[in-house]
Amino acid sequence: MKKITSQQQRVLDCIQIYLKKTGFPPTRADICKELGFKSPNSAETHLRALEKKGFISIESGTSRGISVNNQNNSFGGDEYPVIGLVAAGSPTLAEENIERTINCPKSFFESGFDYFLKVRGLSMKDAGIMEDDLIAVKKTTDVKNGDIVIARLDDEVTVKFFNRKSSNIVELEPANEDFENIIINLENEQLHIEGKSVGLLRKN
Amino acid sequence: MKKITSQQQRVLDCIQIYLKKTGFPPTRADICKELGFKSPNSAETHLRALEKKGFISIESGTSRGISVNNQNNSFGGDEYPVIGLVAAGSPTLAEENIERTINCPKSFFESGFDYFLKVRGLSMKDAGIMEDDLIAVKKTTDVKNGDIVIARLDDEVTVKFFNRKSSNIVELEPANEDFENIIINLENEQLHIEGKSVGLLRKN
DNA sequence: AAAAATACTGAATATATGTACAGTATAATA
DNA sequence: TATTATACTGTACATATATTCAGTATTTTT
Repeated sequence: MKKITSQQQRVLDCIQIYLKKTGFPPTRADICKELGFKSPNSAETHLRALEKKGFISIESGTSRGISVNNQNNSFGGDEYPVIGLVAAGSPTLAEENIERTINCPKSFFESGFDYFLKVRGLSMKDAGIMEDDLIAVKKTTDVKNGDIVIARLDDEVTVKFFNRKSSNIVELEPANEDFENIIINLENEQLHIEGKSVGLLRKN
Repeated sequence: MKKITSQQQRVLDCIQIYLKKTGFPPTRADICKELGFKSPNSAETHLRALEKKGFISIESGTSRGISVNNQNNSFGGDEYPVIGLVAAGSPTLAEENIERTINCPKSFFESGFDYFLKVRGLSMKDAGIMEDDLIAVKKTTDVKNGDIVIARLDDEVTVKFFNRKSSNIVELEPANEDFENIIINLENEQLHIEGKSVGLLRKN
C-alpha cells in the first residue's frame, strides 16, 4: 500500500464519515461540498489517486460507486492496531509495525486495551495462546504475579507469565514444558514491561 | 414495526446482499435485475412500502439513496448473544439461554457468525480453547474434516474436531489426551451439527 | 361490497451524476 | 532539467437514475 497524502486522507475520511452518516457513498459533488472544493474534478482526481493506491475501488459509470477497501470497515468503535511480535525491537505503534487495524468497541476487554499483538511460536500454548492469536495488550507496568506480560529483554520481545521472586529477581515463565523459565536479575539485566494481556482474539 | 410481506422481504434481502457485495446500495434497475422484475416501478413500489413500514429510509432525488434502518446499531456493530454450553439441550437462542450480549462488528470474524458459545471443560485445550473462552459460532451444517464443530448427541452438546471416516461413521476428536474420541455410527445414533467455530474470544 | 394494499408491466422525463477536456500552479522525483 | 504527481477551477455532456403517469390484476382490510 503506497503512502497517502494529507489531502487524500481528508477525502478518504470524508467518504467514510459520509457512509457512516447516510449509509451510502458520496458523489463527487458531495465530496466537494464537504471539503470546500469548487470543481467536481477536484474530487475526481483525488478518487483516482486513492483508487490507484488501493485505498478504494471505483465502479466505472456507476453513481456513488465507491467502496472503501478495508476488510473490517464497520466504523463506530475504534480502530486498534495489530502489531507483529517482532523479534528485535519493541512493539511500538510506529506505522511500519502495524500490520492492519481491527475495529472494535473500546470496552471490548474489561479494563480497556491499547493494541493487538500477533503471537509467534507456542511458548504459551498451555495457557491457550496459539500461533497467530491476537493478544489484547494494555500498556502498563503495573503487573502482578501470574499476569501474562509482554516483556522486552534487550531487543527480544516475549509473552510469558510474570513472577517476582524477590525485589531483584523476576521469573518469566512459559506455558509449555518444551520451554525453559527465564530468570532475570534486575541488577545485571534490563527488563522492560511493555504491558499485560487482558484478552485474546482468534480468527479461524 | 409493521409486518413485512414475502416479496418485500426479498427486496430487503436483495438490498442488504447488494450492499455487502458492492459497498453501496442498489438502484431500482439493479433490484429488478436481481429479482427478475421487468419494470423499475416494481422496485419503486416495494421500496416505498418498505419505507412506509420503517424498514428502510429513502433520500429523495438521490441516486442509490437507500439506507437500511438497523434497529440495533448501539454502535456500528451488532449485539451478539453469549450462550452457556448447557449440558442438556441444544444451545438455542431462546432468551433463557442467553447470558449476555457482546457488541462487535458484523465482519469481526471473516465469514460472519451467529452467536458466542461459552466453553466448559478442557477437552479442546490443545487447540487453545480453555474454560470460559467464548467461541464464535457460525450456524451451518456444512463442515469439513478438521473443522471445530459444535455437535449435539442426544441432549449433550460438545465442541470437538470433526472427522468423517465414512458415509456412516463420524469421529468427534477432542484436543486433550485425557479425553477419548467419540465415534458415531449414524445408522444407530443421531448427530446434530449446530455449527462450527470461526473464531475465539477470551477476556482475562 | 367498497376501499386499500399488494404486485406487477411499460413508457416517458427531468435531473443527478460520472467523466472527459481545457487550463493553472506547485511540489516531488528521476 | 525534464517529468511526473499533486492540487486545484471551470465548462460541458452523455448517461445513469429517480420518479411520475397510465394501466391490469389479485389479495387483504374495512
